[in-house]
Amino acid sequence: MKKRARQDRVTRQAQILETAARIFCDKGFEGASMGDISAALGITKAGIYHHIRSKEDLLYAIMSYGMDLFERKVLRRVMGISDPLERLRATLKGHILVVTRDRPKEITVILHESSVLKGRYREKIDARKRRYVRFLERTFRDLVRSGVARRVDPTVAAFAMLGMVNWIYQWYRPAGRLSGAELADAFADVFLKGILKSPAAG
Amino acid sequence: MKKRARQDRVTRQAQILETAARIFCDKGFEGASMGDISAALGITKAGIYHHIRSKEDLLYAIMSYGMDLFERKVLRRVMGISDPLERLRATLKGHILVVTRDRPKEITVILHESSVLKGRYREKIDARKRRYVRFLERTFRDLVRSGVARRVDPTVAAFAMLGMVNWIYQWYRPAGRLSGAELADAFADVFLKGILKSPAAG
DNA sequence: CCTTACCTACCGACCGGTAGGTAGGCTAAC
DNA sequence: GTTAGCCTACCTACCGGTCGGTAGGTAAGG
Repeated sequence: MKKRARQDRVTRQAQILETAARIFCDKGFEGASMGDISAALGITKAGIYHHIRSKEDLLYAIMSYGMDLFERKVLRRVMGISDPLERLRATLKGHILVVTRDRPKEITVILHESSVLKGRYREKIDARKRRYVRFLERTFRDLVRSGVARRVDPTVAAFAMLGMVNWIYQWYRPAGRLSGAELADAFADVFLKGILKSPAAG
Repeated sequence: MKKRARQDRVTRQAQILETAARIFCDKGFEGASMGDISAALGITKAGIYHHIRSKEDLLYAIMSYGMDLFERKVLRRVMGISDPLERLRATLKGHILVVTRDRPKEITVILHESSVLKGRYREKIDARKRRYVRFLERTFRDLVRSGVARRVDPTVAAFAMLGMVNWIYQWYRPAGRLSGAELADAFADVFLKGILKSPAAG
C-alpha cells in the first residue's frame, strides 16, 4: 500500500479543498455529505478527518482560500492604480474574468453558501468581503469627486456592480455565445455608459 | 381538540407554503428538515404529509407560488406597456419593489434553491424564468431599434439587470439607509444612464 | 357515518464524527 | 547498512442522532 511522503501534505490538503469545493458547488454544503467528498478522493470518510477537524472547518478553509485567490488575482493587482476610472475598469474586468475563465469553485461556494457559516468564521469572511465593498465605494467616490462620474451613490453603485458580477455564476456557461473577455467588455460598457443613448432622459 | 373545517383547506395549504418558505429561506432547503417546518406550524411531521406529497413537492409548490406572485405583481402589469422605455422602467422598479418591500420568501427560495429541483419540476420553473428573460431581451431590442438605447446586446443587458436585481436579497435590509423605492430609483438611474458623466469615454 | 385533519409510533437509510488498529516510509542510533 | 521505533496516512467498525417518509389509529365536524 502506497503512503504519501511528508512533503505531499500541503498538496494533499489542496486536493481535499479542491475536491470538497467541487462537491459543495454541485450539491450545496448541506446537500453534500462527507462520504461524497471522501469517495471522490478515493479514501474513506474517516480518512478525511485525519486532515480536517469538521465539515464546517472544511467550508471555512474553502472560502478562505477563495478569498485569497480573489485578493491575489484581482484586488491586489488593481488597488495600486491611481486613476479611479482605470482602477474601476481593471477591477470590473478582472473580477469578471476570474469568475468566467478560471471559474474557481471556491468563489462559487463563497457566493452561494455564505449564510451557512456561523460565528467567528462567518465574521472573518464577511470582514474580507466588506473590505472589497469599501474599496469599490472609495473608487466610486473618487470618480464622482474627480468629475468623471455622475453624482451616483457610491454604495448603490458598488452593490449594483457586485450584483451584476456575482450573479454571473448562476447563468454563465463557457460553452455559450460569449467568452469571458467579451462578457467583461460588454458588462463594463453597460455599467459605465448605461443603457440609454441620451443622458437627458430622466 | 379543534379540527379545521373543509373550507379552510386552501388557507391551510397557504399557511404551510408560507411557513415552509420562511424556513427554507432561513436554513436552506437541505438544511431545513420537515420536522422544523411541522414544529413551526404546531403540528407533527406526519401531519404535514396529509397536505403534501414530499419535501420536493413542497419546494416546487413554493417556487410555483413565487412565480405566480412575481408574474401577477410585476410581469402582467408591465407587459402591456407599449413604450419600451416606460416598460423597462416599470419592470425594473416593480421587480425591485417586490423584493425590497414585499420581500416574499418564496422569491428568495426561487433565487437561492433553483438548482435543488430536478426533472420536470426544474424544467417548469426554468421555463417560466426564461419567459421573463426573453421579455427583457425583447424590451432591450425594442429600445435599441427605436433609437432610445445604445447598441447594447439585449442578452447582456438582460443579465446585467437581472444580476443587479436578483442579488439584492443577499445584502438589502429594510432597516438600512435606503427604502425600497429609493433603491429602485437609484438602480434605475445607474442602469439606464451608467456611471460616467461623459458618453465619450471608451 | 363518512371525510378531514390530524396523531402516535415507527421504519430503514444516512448523517457527522470517532475509537482504535495498521501498513509503510522516515530517521537516527549503532 | 541494518534495524528499532516513531510518524503519517490511512483503514474498519461503529456511535448516537436525525433524516424523509409511512402505517394505522382517532376525534371532531358535516
